[in-house]
Amino acid sequence: MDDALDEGQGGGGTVEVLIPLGLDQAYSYAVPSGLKLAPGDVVQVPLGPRETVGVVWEAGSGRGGNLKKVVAKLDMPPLDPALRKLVDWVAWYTLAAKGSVLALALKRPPDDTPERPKLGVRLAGAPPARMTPARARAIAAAEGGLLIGKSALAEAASVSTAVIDSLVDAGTFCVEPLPQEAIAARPDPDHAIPQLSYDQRAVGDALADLVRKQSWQVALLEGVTGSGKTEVYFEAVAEAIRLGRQSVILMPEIALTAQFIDRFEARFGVRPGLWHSAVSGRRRERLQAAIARGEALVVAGARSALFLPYRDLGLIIVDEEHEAAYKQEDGVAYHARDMAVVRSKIENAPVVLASATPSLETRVNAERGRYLHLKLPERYGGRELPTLGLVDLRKDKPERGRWLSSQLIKAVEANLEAKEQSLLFLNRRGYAPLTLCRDCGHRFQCPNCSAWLVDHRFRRALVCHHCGHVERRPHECPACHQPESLVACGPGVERLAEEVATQFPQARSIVLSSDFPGGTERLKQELMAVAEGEFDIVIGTQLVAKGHNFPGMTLVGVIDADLGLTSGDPRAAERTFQVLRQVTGRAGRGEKPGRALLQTHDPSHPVLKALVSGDPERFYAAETAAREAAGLPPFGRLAGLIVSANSQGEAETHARALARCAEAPAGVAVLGPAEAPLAILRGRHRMRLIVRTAREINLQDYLRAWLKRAPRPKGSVRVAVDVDPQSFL
DNA sequence: TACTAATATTTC
DNA sequence: AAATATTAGTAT
Repeated sequence: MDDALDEGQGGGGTVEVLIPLGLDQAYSYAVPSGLKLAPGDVVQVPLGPRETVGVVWEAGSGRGGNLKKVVAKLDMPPLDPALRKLVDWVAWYTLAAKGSVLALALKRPPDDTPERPKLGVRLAGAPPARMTPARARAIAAAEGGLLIGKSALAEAASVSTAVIDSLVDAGTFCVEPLPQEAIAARPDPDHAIPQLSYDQRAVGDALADLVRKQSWQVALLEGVTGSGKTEVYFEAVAEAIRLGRQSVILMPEIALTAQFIDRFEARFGVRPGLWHSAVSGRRRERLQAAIARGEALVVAGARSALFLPYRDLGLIIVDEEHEAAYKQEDGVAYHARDMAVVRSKIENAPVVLASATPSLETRVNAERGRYLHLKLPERYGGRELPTLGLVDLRKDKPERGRWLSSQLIKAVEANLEAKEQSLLFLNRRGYAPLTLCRDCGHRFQCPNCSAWLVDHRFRRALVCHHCGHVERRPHECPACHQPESLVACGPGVERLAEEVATQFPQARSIVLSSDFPGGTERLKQELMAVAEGEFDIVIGTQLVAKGHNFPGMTLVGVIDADLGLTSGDPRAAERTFQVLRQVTGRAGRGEKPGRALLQTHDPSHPVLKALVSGDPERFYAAETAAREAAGLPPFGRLAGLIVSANSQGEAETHARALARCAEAPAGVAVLGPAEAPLAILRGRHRMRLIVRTAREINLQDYLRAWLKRAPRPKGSVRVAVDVDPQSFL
């Protein structure tokens, strides 16, 4: 494939060079004689008064006088055609400048500062003259004479690195350079053949088949929590390894945990190549190079791993495909799951979207037969899904200032009796979501964003969960100065903990909330302690919904299942459904079967009914019906488009958006930033559906910001978001 | 009117 | 992204 652009002998002519900046067009440069350039080559070019890197995007027309010259061709692997095509496509789809998208794929050229060898220590000499407990631990930990990293040894012996240093000085340890660790060793597809159930085997085989076919196919792998999705898609990865082709496993950044890596290592014998924001400079470069050479066979990474220069990509996995973390909102706004589908199409490889609670758009695509729908209905090991029940709070009403219904209390008591764990889920941090004055009715509001301030009693502060604003909780009302007149309204986890303590004084309970001091480290400890059965009752926010396995948990109580169903967020129902499905799925993952009780004021709500039925298809059907009833177009259709522009540069985005409008079947308005939401709110433009293609920003925030500058129009505004690149493939 | 700080524009 | 041009906002 040598399509060098030179005519005649050695160079001359022109090339179009794309520069990784916010430029939508490639610039023409003259090629100095003697230089051979082909599309994909990375070059150094002059730009204004300085020089930058760029990529030869295509052959130049040869015309155009007085062009600046390419300075040099850099010694880097060229961007292969597939990646260039992806950059073009993503730029087109997201309305971003081509150069900005190129910047995602083009990590800086290798700087040639030599890699500093990491130093390790080894047990070498006699014990030191003066022995201390800390020194003894360090020596014991280094037993066996193996070379070990300094900080790793300090960690293992739970001493500080100063102790190690002193032992080096004493001659007990010697220092040697650590051998460079393999960045991506070859995984062994048959390292540990997993025991799979009949269903798992069937689905695993189907996925492996897709990999063997080496053609484009999107597969939705839907499996309830605990059904062994990971083990199943590992079978597809194994098949790709056997074929010598590369796989990438995309996951939300937070999901790239030690737990996942351990499971991978247990299955394949080595760790996957890891790509996420915490992987630093040198390692990144080495991994990138290994990927470009095709040596790194499996990469597990966050969304940016999608733009790596794979040499022969044979499989893409998108784990937890419904996760909002796949959306990049700043810079180039893209959804990694959608772009994964695009890349797989370009690479002509299968892509597997795995989730226990697939997003609506993915479900729609599966329903329409565009995606292969593979289901893992059962839990691994024949465990049963928890039984779900609704508690009608209108009939079983807790007393004033209490939030636990008698039914839920009874269930928790029975669990305490049986020495089984219970989880009380309330997706509200803090003590109370609203504080008001009993005398004058003053409500505490955030000065920046008009949201109510949340009472955090442990921190003795009022906090805005929207923007992070914090203020002290006063003792008297700031409006009427009446002392001791402030009352908390509604429950947060802290307040629920209070109730639990009075209701079940003998129980060992713990609150798990992301805003507690101590950070991830403490949280990890606490989750572990819960898993080991050190607590009877866990009170938790959103964070307990994900990932962790509590074998002793047999009851999940949802304090307020209606929470989130009423907000104006177009994805509210979907998100609530997903969170409730996940959190109720925490029950019964051990030996004993589990159950979940959901407290609600509206037991006939379609989302809750679908949830209790245990059939996710019913939720999808309900949403589709609701959409239809609201007069909204079906999913998967580009119905309208709003683009904002705040500068001349963004006006080009306008132009691109206008071109796109020709493809939209329904009404479209392209307006400046100030007018856009207002025009809709005032109803000048009759748009029932707002689509911001691939830029699914938080529309609520967006609208709220503009509403601050304008009077609220009468009548409600219906907003829906619809993002689906499938319409364009 | 001169200077500075904040914003917008340009870069083959 | 970085250099440069433009404009808005102040101090003199």
